[in-house]
Amino acid sequence: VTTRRRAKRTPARAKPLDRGIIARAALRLIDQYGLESFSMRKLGSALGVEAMSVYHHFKNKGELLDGVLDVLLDEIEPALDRPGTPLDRLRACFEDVRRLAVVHPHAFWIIPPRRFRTPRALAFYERLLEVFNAAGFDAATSARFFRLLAGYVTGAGMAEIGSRALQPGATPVILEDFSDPKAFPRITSVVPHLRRENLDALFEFGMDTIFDAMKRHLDEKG
Amino acid sequence: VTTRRRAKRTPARAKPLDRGIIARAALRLIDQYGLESFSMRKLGSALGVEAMSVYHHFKNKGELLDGVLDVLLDEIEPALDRPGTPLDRLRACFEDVRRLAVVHPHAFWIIPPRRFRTPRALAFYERLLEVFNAAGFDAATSARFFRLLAGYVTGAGMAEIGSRALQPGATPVILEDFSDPKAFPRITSVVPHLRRENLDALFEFGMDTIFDAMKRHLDEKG
DNA sequence: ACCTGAACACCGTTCAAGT
DNA sequence: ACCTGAACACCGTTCAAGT
Repeated sequence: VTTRRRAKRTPARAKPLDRGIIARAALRLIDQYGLESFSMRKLGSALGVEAMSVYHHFKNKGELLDGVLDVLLDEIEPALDRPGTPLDRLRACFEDVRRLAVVHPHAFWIIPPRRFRTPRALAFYERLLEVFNAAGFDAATSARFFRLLAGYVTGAGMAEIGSRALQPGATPVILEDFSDPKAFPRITSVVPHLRRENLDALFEFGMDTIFDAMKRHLDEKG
Repeated sequence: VTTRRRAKRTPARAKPLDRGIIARAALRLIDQYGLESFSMRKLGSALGVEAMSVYHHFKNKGELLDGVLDVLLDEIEPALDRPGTPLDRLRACFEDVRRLAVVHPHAFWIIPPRRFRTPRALAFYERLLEVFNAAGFDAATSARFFRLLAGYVTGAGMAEIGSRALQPGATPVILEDFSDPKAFPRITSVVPHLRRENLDALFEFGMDTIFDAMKRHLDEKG
């Protein structure tokens, strides 16, 4: 009788690997154990394969992470096809980016450092800019609101991951429970507003601000 | 006669190490070679010291990076003391955060993943929130505009680092020089607006949008 | 108190070899 | 074409030892 370990590995490799299988397995590992502790060697062993087999499908770890990013894009692109005005669909899509930060808090960190340069990412980018165009924005204005929105949702997404994190025991200060009205009165008064139950409203406030400006821009020029 | 290498190391250790010396040396290394290739061992050898001596001053690599973050905060806090209205000073400070992305493109990546929890970082945070208060924002509104601004400057800062980067030769697509009007007409028309010479205007557009909203909020309630 | 040096348990990636 | 296994050049961190 084979060991439990062996039993877990063998059936997985009835079919040969491909990029999709590998990228989805990588995302699963990152979701479970974090980006920090993710390694090509652990990925190999999760796939029931020698670590270095992955290199037959991805040139290196960077390209593999681009592959994981492609998987994440599959989760946000459908928002662009939801019913509503172009502006509604843009908002839905950027809200889905933020939802990624909630659902995949570890994998979300892959997004900012990687340029969008896979075919999949270019296709998504093109689709998104089509909706900007359909809303009535010219190229220059699309670029500006795109960077404002993308900057906000990625930056705020990362901050929100911090606000939601179960802090490891050793952390000296858990900011969300911070209270020191003598030495830090302002921090003490602001910190309750950064607690978990207020994070939705906090995020939507920024979105309201940006989308109001977008609407105003379209009204003024229309 | 000692070797050049030895000559470089020895005089540096006339004085003993301290956290400031170590953190500034770390920032120098990160600026020069990148965050990816920065290691405790290289830091030790740059300091002319056995790698593990650093652990006498910082508990681990994470705490050392918090120390580097403290050094970066010294570069942006003075903006809060510049002349002008509280709103002017807030804008100056957040513009300095973005300037950090231009001046320290490698070290900038330290900022988003690390919580602000050193004494230095708490002091900065308190100072910043004082200026929000001086401008007339209550705690809830300070929290909201703070996250909008901080999200935007960090997110857009990271994107801008990408836009400015000298892409390594092997990169298949340099987005800023992208041109494929047949397959990707929208990307092709937007990409010129993301080029280096337009990055200042691009960033300021977002700042204008957010600070207009802040001003309007103060006017409406005042 | 401050630094050393060996050791432990890992990394990503290359390469020659196997099927 | 697809995978293996050894090897190379690294990591962060622990720990006993030195001064």
